[in-house]
Amino acid sequence: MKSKATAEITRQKILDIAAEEIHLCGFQACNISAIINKAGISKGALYHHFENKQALGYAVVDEVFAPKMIAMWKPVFSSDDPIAAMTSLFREALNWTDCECISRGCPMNNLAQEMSQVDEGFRLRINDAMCRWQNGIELSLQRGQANGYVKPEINAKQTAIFLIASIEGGYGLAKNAQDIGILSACVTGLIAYLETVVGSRA
Amino acid sequence: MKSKATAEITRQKILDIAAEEIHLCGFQACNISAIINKAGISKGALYHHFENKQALGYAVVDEVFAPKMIAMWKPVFSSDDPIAAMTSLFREALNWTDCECISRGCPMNNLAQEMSQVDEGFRLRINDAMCRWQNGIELSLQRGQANGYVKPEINAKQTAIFLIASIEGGYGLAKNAQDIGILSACVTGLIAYLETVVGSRA
DNA sequence: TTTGATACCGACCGTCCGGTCTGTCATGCT
DNA sequence: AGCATGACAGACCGGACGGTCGGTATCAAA
Repeated sequence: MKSKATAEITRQKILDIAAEEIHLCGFQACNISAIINKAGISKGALYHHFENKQALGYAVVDEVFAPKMIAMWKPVFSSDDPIAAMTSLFREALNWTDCECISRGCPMNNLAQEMSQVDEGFRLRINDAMCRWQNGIELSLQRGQANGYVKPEINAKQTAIFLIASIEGGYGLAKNAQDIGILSACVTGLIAYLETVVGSRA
Repeated sequence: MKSKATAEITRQKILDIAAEEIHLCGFQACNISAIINKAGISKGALYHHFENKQALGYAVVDEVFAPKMIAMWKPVFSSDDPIAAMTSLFREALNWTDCECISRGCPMNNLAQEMSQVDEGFRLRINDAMCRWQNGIELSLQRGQANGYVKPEINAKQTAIFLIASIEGGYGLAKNAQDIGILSACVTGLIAYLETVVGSRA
């Protein structure tokens, strides 16, 4: 149980459990003991792989939350018609009743709101991921403009920002209200907005 | 310094400073010592007026954050043309460079994202305030529909929810990015959206 | 096989911070 | 005046929790 490969497995397990716990109750409220208990490892193991709680948090953002977010949006980033892709992504999200994002909010946004004023490192890392997300949408919209699926006169960057804000805001509201209906209303608004930016080809 | 009137002043001072600290670094990260130091009072005074930190937090939501939010939206709630009122409110907000809401986010939303999963009491109180806000917008939109300033076919409740989500999302993004440009982009999107729901009379 | 390093264990530590508790003094009612 | 009560003051407490540290077991190279 002490080879390099198993060490990596241990690290991943810590990362996964920590991500879960952070998503569940936030970074400050989650405690190391809970993580090691759930992961079935010792405190020594955790502190062997991560310098401290902060470093673990940073790693969760970089290696779990950010990749997961990007992966979720892959269909949009690789689509010719970003509006159609986003629409179906939003509709799909409503059916994920089991998805933790609905009851617990978006992990990235949760962390952003909790930590950005307290810890600059978190802010920077989250912002980095958000920028990549925003950039992905922006590029998709521009591609859509080039091939006629998106209205040419809109500002892709501004639109991308507005979309992200509405999405994150919707998740946050729904989480606080514990009401999927809130998310549903946001999706409706989002789709209505998207319809105002469709191009001539669609 | 021990009369009933001065006691109320002390209580208010604690409430104000606590609100500031909570807005600055969140509920969990803010500490009692900092509050009593900034307020220039003793720990005994604080715990004389509030049972514990949690009760203080609840009071801040109920007596500081919620009223401030409602007050800010008064112009919209009392206007015949809610869309025009909201548009000018949003535009106005961009000029409040000094407003803490830009660099520190919306206090209510910050707390919601930080605490709603950790403390049900916070969730309930914040949700209550949010519902009142949402209701105010909803009623304003309906009034607007009645007098022709708002498109009759829209769903007022759904629209109100979407607007709030976009606003809160925008503040959150801007705070995390530390970039007023983000807020500006959201306002642009918000106004564009509002233009799609104007009625025939406007 | 020896040796060094890596992976991991878990008891223990130290600090921070929310909360308590005793004491004090002004106030206002009787 | 006397006294009860409210409004504070601030030293002290206790527990939770992040972090440490000496030890052990396994693996890999020499």
